[in-house]
Amino acid sequence: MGRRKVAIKRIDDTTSRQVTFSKRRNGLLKKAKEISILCDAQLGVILFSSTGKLSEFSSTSMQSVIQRYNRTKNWDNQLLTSMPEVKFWQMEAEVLRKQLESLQETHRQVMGKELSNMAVDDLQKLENQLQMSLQGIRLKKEQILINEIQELTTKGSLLHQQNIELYKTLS
Amino acid sequence: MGRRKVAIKRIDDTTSRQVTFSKRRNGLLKKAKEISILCDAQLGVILFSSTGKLSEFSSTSMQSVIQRYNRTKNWDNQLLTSMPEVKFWQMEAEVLRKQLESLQETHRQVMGKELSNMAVDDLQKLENQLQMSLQGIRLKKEQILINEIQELTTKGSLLHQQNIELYKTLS
DNA sequence: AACTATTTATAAGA
DNA sequence: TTCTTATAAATAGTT
Repeated sequence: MGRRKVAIKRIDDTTSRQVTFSKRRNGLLKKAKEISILCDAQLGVILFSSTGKLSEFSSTSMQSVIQRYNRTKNWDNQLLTSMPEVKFWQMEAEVLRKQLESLQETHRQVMGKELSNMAVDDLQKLENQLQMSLQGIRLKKEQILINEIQELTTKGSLLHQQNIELYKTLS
Repeated sequence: MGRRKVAIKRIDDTTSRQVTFSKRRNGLLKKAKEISILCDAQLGVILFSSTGKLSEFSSTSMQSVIQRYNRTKNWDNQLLTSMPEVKFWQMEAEVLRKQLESLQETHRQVMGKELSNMAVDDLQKLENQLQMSLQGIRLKKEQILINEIQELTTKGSLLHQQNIELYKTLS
């Protein structure tokens, strides 16, 4: 769609990346607007550039799109709304952790072949730091889940006790 | 972009509208994916057809895109972010994100030097495989705890309901 | 679902 | 950023 065909992979050069972003953002938002009008569709597009700038388009209000999305996904039910923020950050940390582990593994592969003249020690230090943080997160996360279970168990037996008392009162 | 130019207004004929929707949806989601890869952008697209069917694309998890959107719009809840657990996870996620960026940068440098010797695609495949298996293991573990919570929550509300009924019977 | 004639998007260059 | 233009890609109407 231009002077030459481009492979779909990250553009390394920062300037080119930003120029391409700017052009394609316009194209994407235009197409989003078109499909919403042509096809009477409700949609929302949220777009952050690599520099963090937000662009958006939505046929109705973005909040209504998001709400419909959550309703469709059944993601505003008991468990998640009990502590949505905690769950969110847990998910966020989980995603980050996976990315890190994947990257770490690749690094090990690359380093294993000893084809690089980079400072292996520095990478090792970084990996170790990451490992520490990850361990902390895992423990904390598990603790939160376990606490939640404990709390629910306590509440459950309280309710059960109340039930028993009520039955007694009835008979 | 077709046999003839079309005006951007609602397509009255239902069949045509649905066919066009289907075609343009594919195009839009493809372009969304491309800009996220090419330009290292975080984005989410939520799309409901006029018949109510949901299509979506997101570079990271849709929830994280929505959360970032809400944060950018200053729509985050002060109360919620002041919760200690939430603060903890936010901090951890922040630290991890920075470290991840740092490692990614290093990774890019390493890969840049290794391009001549290693097949990037093979590494990518390896990354994907690893990510998959890690995901499987960790999710299973977590699922056990979450199931337990779900079960307790269900039991709890059952008991609560019973209590309410019993109270009614008493009065 | 495929097929193409056209329109549209966009990569590179200015 | 903006414009120009050659070319790639998307897609409207058709089979």
